[in-house]
Amino acid sequence: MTASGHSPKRSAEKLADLTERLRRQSRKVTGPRQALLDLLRQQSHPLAIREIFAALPAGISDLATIYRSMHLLEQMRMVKRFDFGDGAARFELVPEGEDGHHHHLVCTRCSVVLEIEECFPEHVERSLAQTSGFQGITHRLEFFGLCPECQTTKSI
Amino acid sequence: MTASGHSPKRSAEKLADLTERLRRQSRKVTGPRQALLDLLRQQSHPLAIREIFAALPAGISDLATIYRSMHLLEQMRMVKRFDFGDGAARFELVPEGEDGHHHHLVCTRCSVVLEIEECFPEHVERSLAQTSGFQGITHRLEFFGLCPECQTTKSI
DNA sequence: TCCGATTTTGCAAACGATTTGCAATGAAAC
DNA sequence: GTTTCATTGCAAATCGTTTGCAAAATCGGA
Repeated sequence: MTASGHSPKRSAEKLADLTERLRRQSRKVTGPRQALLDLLRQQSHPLAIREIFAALPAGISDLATIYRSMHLLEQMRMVKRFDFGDGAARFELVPEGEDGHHHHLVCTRCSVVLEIEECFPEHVERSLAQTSGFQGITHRLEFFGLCPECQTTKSI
Repeated sequence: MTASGHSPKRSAEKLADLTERLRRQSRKVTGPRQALLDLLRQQSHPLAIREIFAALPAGISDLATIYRSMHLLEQMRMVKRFDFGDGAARFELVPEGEDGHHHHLVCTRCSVVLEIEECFPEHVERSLAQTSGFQGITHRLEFFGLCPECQTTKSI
């Protein structure tokens, strides 16, 4: 488990490598995309679109462009989508060569995020495949709770 | 694991008991709520709001009312909310006395739902609590894959 | 280095799920 | 029955996300 508050990304990748990945798939390396990748690269926890939009210098990009970029980067497996149940998708950069599969423990009050490396359901997927006949089984799993910090500040 | 397509609910509860539960918490037993509970009781898989709305006899209820009812029933722990990642919340009746905790295996194509009784992450929550200091840890876990039926019909 | 073919962008409008304000209705207690 | 408070229906608002479209930007080749 890794606190991801403001620590360096567990597998930082140089921005050059990222734009190179775009080029490799013959996608254009534009200003908005560079800014987006640069931002994601320095983050260590999943970012919501609105957070990305707010974090980017004013005028650098547009909400629709960010949404479109996230779809593209998701298809290219450069980012992974997470759902913390608040209705907003969150995205995290996937280190090249890895699948970036992991889960989170999210504070239900302050939204601080811990990264959990182990994947418990993984060994279960095979057994599910056997008993259910389903193919290509994947899963979404997130944990929620009250972080130590929030336990001490009991007021709203 | 239990196929929940159209089989009887694993722990069916008489409608009388349900309305009684409402009364116990001094909530009014109104027509729309009776219809809603009645509908949920005969279902064996989570229903989306729009499905509920469509299934109820025309004019019986209104979307806003259903949304409000689901919030109320969720607070009363009479229903549990599930998220299959398609942007629509789904609700399932919780048998009285149980917490209704379980997970699903959802076909990514036809949306058929299998219910999974075992809860793998449960024993992990305690260890997470130890290492993270979080309190009241819960989790959301759903599995996705292609059901046997859909594997044979390869076309879109 | 300029050009044309193709992508990508910004803006605004559209969308689907959900929430809310408010006046009318309904349920339950006196 | 009347009073009181919760509940409903309807319409409008909100939020996250998607889409149409014309303008701007990128890239490979002349």
